[in-house]
Amino acid sequence: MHEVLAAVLQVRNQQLQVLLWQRAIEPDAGRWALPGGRLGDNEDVQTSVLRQLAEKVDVRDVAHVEQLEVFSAPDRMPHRRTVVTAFLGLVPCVADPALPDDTAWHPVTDALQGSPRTAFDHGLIVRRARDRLRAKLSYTNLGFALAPPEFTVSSLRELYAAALGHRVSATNLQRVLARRGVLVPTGGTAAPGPSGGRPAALYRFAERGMRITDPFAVLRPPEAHHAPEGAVHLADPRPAP
Amino acid sequence: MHEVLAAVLQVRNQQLQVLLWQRAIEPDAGRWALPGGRLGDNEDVQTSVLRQLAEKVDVRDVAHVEQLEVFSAPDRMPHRRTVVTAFLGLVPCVADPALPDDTAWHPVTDALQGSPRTAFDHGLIVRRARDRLRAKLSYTNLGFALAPPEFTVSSLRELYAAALGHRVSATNLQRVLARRGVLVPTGGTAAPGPSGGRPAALYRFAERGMRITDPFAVLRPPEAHHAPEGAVHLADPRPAP
DNA sequence: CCAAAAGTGTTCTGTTTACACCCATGT
DNA sequence: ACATGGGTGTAAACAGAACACTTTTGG
Repeated sequence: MHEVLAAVLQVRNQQLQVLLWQRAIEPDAGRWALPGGRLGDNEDVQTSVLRQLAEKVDVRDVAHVEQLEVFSAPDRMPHRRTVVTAFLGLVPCVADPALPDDTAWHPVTDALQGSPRTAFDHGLIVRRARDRLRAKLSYTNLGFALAPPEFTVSSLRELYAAALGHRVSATNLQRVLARRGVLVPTGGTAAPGPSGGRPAALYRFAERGMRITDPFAVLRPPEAHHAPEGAVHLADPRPAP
Repeated sequence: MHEVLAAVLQVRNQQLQVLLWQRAIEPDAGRWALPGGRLGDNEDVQTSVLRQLAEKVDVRDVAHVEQLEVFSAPDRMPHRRTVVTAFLGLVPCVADPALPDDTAWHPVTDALQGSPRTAFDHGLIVRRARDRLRAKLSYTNLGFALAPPEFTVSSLRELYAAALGHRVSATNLQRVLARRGVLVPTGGTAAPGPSGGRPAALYRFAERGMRITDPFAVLRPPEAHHAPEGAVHLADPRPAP
């Protein structure tokens, strides 16, 4: 039996959250599980997981999907041998899709500490998804999948801080992403808050698809210092990290 | 039907080579395929691929194995729907396991250009394996899986050059790996060649398991400059970023 | 003494962080 | 004016590439 499932992550309310649904039947009734289901006969795993997510989240809201890892321990589900291909899915913070009654967003840190008890090995999968996102935020343009179409640097800073779990300097975030050609100013500005302050410039991500922006520092080909952005494949679709 | 297979890579004769076996029966008879087979009922995918490799390569020779990706296009094999979990396997250059008659090493560059025609989607899998190896050589200690227990810096330079596909400076390779604590001098020296030259110092890798040695440069937590080696999870077992 | 190979010292450059300072707006 | 945020300038720290130079061997 082959299944697919996804850890769908979104930054909401300054926290990185994951989409879970509460199981109604045994095994693991009452526990919270990642959305997914059986692989169909005429679809590959990525098509399948997007189809299944359409039942929980509007597929158009999912800005990025990538394979995480196969989980296949013979006893990972008690009733039946099930091999699952796990995916990472990312939803921009502005999307707020309607959800079924048994489905809700939960802070990732809570889920990892057992606050909503997770089913089977889904806690481990959530951890892998979070770690992958954190790594890729550092060396790809993956932020585009968390951010709205237009944003200020300070709002982007909050997204990165929530996903990474530590403070991020707006000054340096702007410079790094700008020099890499990831961020493009739209020319517009955001109105200041009620307490005043200079209006913030609006930016957008230069590309929609994932791209590696920070070619690994060492062991480059000689005399390739000014080479065009390296297109190193790492984990998958593009991939990973 | 779930299968596992592995792109087993080794540097032999200054070239990165991959282990392939020639199919005797249809479909794709005569073409060269990656070793693997059916997932058993009581094993996970990694256990399974190591078991299957034992038929082709002595398992003790495989120094590192990690999950690459699931390939699941419905038509990837013509006769039967098959989902496969692909692995990357690495064998130290000193190992020379006995092989069955239908099995042989082939240069990766040749296989990617169709010199030995590859079966199904195995050419793509070989490319993904090579790309993963190249990326990880730059930011992990993965060289340990290609190198012998003891080696000189110039022989290590040749391994890296073969795997990366470009020249590598022995001077800088030594410095980078030494500063990261990856390389440890054994105290011994290698005898010079017939044409003389200063005897080379012998080194070994400090650790057997894979470790990330080059935490991604940007978006680190503030004031973490001298932090201990980052333990960022990227792709898999560790894996992967 | 010379050639060959290994190893070290030094400089240069690019990247990132840290921090000071200037800018634009509301009250 | 002044407080509040936004944005820029600049210096310091670090890592890697390139290259010259020294060391140690065999002929």
